Amino acid sequence: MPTSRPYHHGDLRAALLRSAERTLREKGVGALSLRELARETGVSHAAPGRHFKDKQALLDALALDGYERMNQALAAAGDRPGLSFEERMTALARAYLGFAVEHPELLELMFARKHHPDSSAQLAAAVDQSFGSFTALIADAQERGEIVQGDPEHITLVAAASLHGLAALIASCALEADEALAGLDEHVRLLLHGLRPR
Amino acid sequence: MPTSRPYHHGDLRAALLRSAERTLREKGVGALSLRELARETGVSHAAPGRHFKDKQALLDALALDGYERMNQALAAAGDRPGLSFEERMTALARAYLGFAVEHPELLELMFARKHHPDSSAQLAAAVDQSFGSFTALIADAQERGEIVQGDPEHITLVAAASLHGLAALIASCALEADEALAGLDEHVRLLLHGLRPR
DNA sequence: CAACAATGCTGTCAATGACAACAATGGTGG
DNA sequence: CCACCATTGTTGTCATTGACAGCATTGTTG
Repeated sequence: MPTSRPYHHGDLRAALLRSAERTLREKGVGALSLRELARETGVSHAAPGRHFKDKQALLDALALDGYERMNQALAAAGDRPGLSFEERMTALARAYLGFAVEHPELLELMFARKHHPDSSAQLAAAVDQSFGSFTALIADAQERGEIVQGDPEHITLVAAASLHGLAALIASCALEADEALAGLDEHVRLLLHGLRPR
Repeated sequence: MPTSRPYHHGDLRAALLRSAERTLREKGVGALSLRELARETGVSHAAPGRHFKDKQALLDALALDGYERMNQALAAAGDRPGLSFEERMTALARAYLGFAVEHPELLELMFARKHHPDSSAQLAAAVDQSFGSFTALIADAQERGEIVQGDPEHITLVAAASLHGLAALIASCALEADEALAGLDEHVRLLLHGLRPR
């Protein structure tokens, strides 16, 4: 009987992650249940336990996956040596906020403060890599004399926190995505030139 | 028997909120259970349902309470007409980040994107009030010519998003609280003067 | 003082996460 | 080729939880 599913799924872990991200996107993290996930994937209620020790382990895996995709987008957006600092920063900002707009629930998971001790190391590394995209740009711009001198880490924090704040506001529905994207160029310009009158 | 609790608690709602915020602070939102809450407060497992239609309703009430306290702190910090813009903004930033450092889990609840339709109006108003503290400062500084002209809402967004980003990073353990607080003055200065070399 | 609304209680239900014990599968060394 | 064994699914079970229904108690108001 070829119609019957084989005992071994083949790549259950990936299938679970795919299904989980789908429900995360469509119904939010609150609607994520391991058992429901198993049902959708056509396996028994305990099968997910073989691949994710915990529900939290699944959420951590989702978050890590999100970071990997986001970091890829950030790296691609930041790697434009020919452009000016303002242009590159705007591109980076657009990439980050674009991700936030498309995956707000996932972003919320990535921000979440509760991780398994196991995953937290990997997640911390992923966060560092995200910051790295910004730090690289900042350091490069400092070498070119395009921006102020000083501890690159600290300057990165100013730029990254500003964008992170916008992303968080979007993710928490406190800010319209269109509005944020429309004002992005001006936002970066204000960051660069400061609030002081000129 | 005067030792027996009276049938009516007196102010169960407030007691539940107090207890809930305690466990929120100590064990995180994941450990919040209506039944456990009822046990701690010494009432039956269904009693909380009289005051909070839902678990989400309780969380919304917690968030709203958080906003009220935070907005009070923000309003107090921003109301210093004698100081310069930089000083006032720094005071406001210190108040906001101080709240974030002391109540990271509560802040996470306040940011959360899932609210009951009922509460969401109140919460939106609370968010508006938070923004209001910043907008008032920005508009005032514009009148005094201390900062650049332009749409006050948009300029507020730059300043507020920057601090919100720091708060979110602290709440998600991606940034050490000490580090953020130590660099706050410099952070505000960079916002004011921009990243451009000078 | 007699309705009556507000508030609390007991009982119950389905859903869930977690775990234990068991079964099928597939690879590997003898 | 096959016996072992780790991997991966399965069934069964349990305590906890959120939600609801129905009843009890209290205090208020006409």
